[in-house]
Amino acid sequence: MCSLNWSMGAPNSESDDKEAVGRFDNMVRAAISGETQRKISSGRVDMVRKIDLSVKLDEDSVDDDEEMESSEPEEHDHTMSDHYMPSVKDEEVSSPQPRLQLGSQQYHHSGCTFKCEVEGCGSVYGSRDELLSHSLTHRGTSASDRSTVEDDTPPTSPAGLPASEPIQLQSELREARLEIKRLAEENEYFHSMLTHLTLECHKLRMHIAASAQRDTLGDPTHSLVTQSETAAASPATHENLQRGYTEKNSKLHTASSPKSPPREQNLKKLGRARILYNESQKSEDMNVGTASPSGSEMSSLKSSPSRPSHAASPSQEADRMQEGAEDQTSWRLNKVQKITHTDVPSGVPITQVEADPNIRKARVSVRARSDAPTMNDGCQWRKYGQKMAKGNPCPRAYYRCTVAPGCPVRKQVQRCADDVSILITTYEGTHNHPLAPAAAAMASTTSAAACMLVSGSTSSDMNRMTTAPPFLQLAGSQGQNSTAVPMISASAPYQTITLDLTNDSTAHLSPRLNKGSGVPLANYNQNFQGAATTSGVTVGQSGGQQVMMPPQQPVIRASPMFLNNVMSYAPVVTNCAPLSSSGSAFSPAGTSGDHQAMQHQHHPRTSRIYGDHQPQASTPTHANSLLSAGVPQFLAESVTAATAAITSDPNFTYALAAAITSIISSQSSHDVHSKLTQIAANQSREGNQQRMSFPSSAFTAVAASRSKKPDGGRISPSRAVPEEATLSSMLSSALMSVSNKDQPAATKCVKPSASHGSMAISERQ
DNA sequence: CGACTTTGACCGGCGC
DNA sequence: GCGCCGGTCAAAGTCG
Repeated sequence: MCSLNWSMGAPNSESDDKEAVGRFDNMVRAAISGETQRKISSGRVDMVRKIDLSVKLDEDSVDDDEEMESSEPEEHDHTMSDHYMPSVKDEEVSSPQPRLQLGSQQYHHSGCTFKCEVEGCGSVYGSRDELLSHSLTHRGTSASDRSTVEDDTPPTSPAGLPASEPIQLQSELREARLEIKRLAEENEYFHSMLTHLTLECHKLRMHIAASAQRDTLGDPTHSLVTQSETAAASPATHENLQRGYTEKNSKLHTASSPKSPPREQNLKKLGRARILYNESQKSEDMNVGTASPSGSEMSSLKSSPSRPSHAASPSQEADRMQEGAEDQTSWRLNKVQKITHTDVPSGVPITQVEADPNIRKARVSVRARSDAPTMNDGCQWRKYGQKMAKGNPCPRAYYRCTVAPGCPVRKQVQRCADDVSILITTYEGTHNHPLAPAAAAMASTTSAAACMLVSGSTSSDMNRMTTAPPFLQLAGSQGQNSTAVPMISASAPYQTITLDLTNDSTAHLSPRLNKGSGVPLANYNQNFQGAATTSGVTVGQSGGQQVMMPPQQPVIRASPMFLNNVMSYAPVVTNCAPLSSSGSAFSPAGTSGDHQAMQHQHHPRTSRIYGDHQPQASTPTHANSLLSAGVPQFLAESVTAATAAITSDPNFTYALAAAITSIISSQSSHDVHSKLTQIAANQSREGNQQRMSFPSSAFTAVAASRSKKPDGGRISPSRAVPEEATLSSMLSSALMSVSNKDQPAATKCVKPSASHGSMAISERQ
C-alpha cells in the first residue's frame, strides 16, 4: 500500500506533509492500476474496498504501509464473510469527528461536508470533487510542500502546479468513480449469485433429505440417481453462474472504463480460484474416497454452522487459500473440513452425510476387557489429549489416527467406571486411507455397528429396533447398561452405538482378554443373561430410558465379525448408501471407492475368514495345506455358516448374505490363493509375534507386522503392548465360533445386488 | 534428533 | 452472563 492512505487525525510530522503531497498525485492512479492489480487476488469485492478506501480513518497514522497491511486481514475477513462493501459514507459516519488530510491541508469532516482548516480559508465543501479542487488550489499556493516527490510522479516546476494537472486528476477521478460504480455492480452481482447459490443449496438439501427418506423406504435406485443428480446439478449450476458472470462482466467491461487488464485478470483469477478451490476439494474428497463434485462442496461448506454466509462463493474460498491467509477464517475452514472428514462415511457423497445430522454425530463404542492402555485395532494412534471425564475416576484419553496424515478418525479410550478392566474405546470418523487387514477388522465392525446406529436413528419409532440385529439394543446412554451387548445411545449428543465384547461368548473365545482382569465375567453378563434368557425382545428400563434387549443368541454375538467382512464391502459391492452412510463407517474399501483399494482390503479379509475358521491355519504349514485343500469351497462354507448365523434376524439376513455372497463371487480362487500365500509368508516372517494362545490368525500376524513403524520408530502402547487383546483376534474367534455352530443355512442364495443392502436397511426400519 | 506423550491452557457448546 | 464440561491445542518433557 503506498499512497492510498489519507491520514486523518492530529497534524502529522513534516515528513508526512511532504510525502502526502506526492502521494496525493499518485493516489487515484495507484488506486486504479497498481492497487487494483495488487488486490485482485483477494477478490473483486476487495478491489472495491481498496478504491473506496480513498478516505481511510486512522487513529495514529504512524506508518501508512503498516497500517494498511495490518488492516487487511480484518477487512478481508469482513468482506469475505458477509459481502459487506463499505462506502466512504459508512466510514465517515462511523467516525465521530474525523479529520481529512489532503497534502498539507486538513479538512474537518462534519456529516457529509468537509471544512478546510487552513488558516484564513474555512471553506466548506459538500463533495469530494469540490474538496479535491480546493485541495489542489491550496497546493498551488504551497508549492514548497511538494519539494519531495515520490514514486513515479513527474517533477513539477517550482513555479507551481501545471495547469493540466487538475483536469487530469479530475478525469482520473472520474474514471475511478466509474470503476467504483462498475465494481459495485459486480459486487451486486456477486450478491445475487450468493443468494442464488444459497437457494440452490437449500434445494439440494431438500433433495437429499427426500432421497434419504426414499432410501430408507427401499428405493435405492432412485436415491442413487438423485444423489448423482444433486451432485451433478451443482457444478452445472456453478458453471452457469460462472458463465453468467462472465457475460455480465463483459457487458460491464464494455460499458465502463477502458482499464481492461484488471477485468481480464479478475476473470482469470476468478476462474483459477475456482479451479483451485475445486482441486483442493477434490483432493480432500479423494481422501475420503468420494470425488465429490462442487455441489457437495458447496453444501459441505454451507452446512458449517460457523460459516453461514460465505460458503456460496467458491472463488472467495479459493482466494483465501491462494493467499494463504491462515487467519481465523481459514481455521474455520479447516474446522469445516475436519467435520467433513470426520463425518463423511465411506463412499457417500458429502452432501448426503452433511444433510443428516444423525449421521454426522455417529460414534461407535467398543467395550472389551483389556489390561492394555488401548486395544490394538490395527491402526496407529497418536495420543493428543487426556481428560478427566465427569463421573469416571479413570481419565479419558484421546487418540488420533496417524496411519495417514490428516486422517480424521479419532478414538477415545476410557476405562469403565464400574469395572476398570473394561476398556471402552469410542471411534469417531472415517479413515481416509486403506487399512491394514487387522485395522479393517475393527473398522468394518464398527462400521456395521454404525450402520445400525444410523439406521436406527433415522427411525422415529424406537421399537422398530426390535428388528435390528439381535446383538443390538437400545439403551439410554452408553455405559448405563454395561453388561448389554451392543446398544445404541440415542439420547447422547453423539449418537453412539456400543459393541459390548465383554460377555462370556466373547470371553471364552478370548481368554487373554480376561487374563488379568480378575473380574468374573459372570458379573458382567449377569444382567444381560438374565434379561436375555427370555425369548423375544426384552424391554427393560435403564436409567429411565427404554432398553430393548434382543433374544439371546450366542451365535449372533459373533455377528460383528460377519459385519466386519460384510459391511465394509456392502458400500462398494452394492453401493448402498444407507449402509455406507453410517456416521462412523470405518470401511476402508468403501471409503476409498477405489477398486484397487477394495481389492487390497478384500482379499486379506477373505483370507481372514478362511484362516480364522481353521485355527490350525495359524502356521504357514497349515495355511499351505489348507490352500491346497480348496479355498473357495471352504470360503463358501464359511459364508454358509455366517449366513446361518445371521438368519435369526430376518431383516439383516438379506443385506449380510448378499454382501457375503458378493464377496465370494467377486473374487477368484486365484486371488484367494495368492493372498493366502502372502499372509502365510507374513506369518512366517512374524512368527515370533504370533499369538499361539489365539486360534487365529492370519490377520493377527499381519496386524502385528503392521504395528511396527517402517522407520523403526517407537511403537505406541496402542499397538505395542504384547499382552493386549486384539480386537481382530476377538472377532476372528467369534467368527470361528459361529462357523463351528454349523447351523443350517436358511438363506443361502441371495443375489448380490445393490438393492439388497438397502432393502435390508429399509426392512429394518 | 525425531516421534511421541504429558499436561495445562484454551475454546465452544450448553445448561442454569 | 456465568460456570461447567468435553474436546483440542501446543509447549514441554520423555524416550529410543
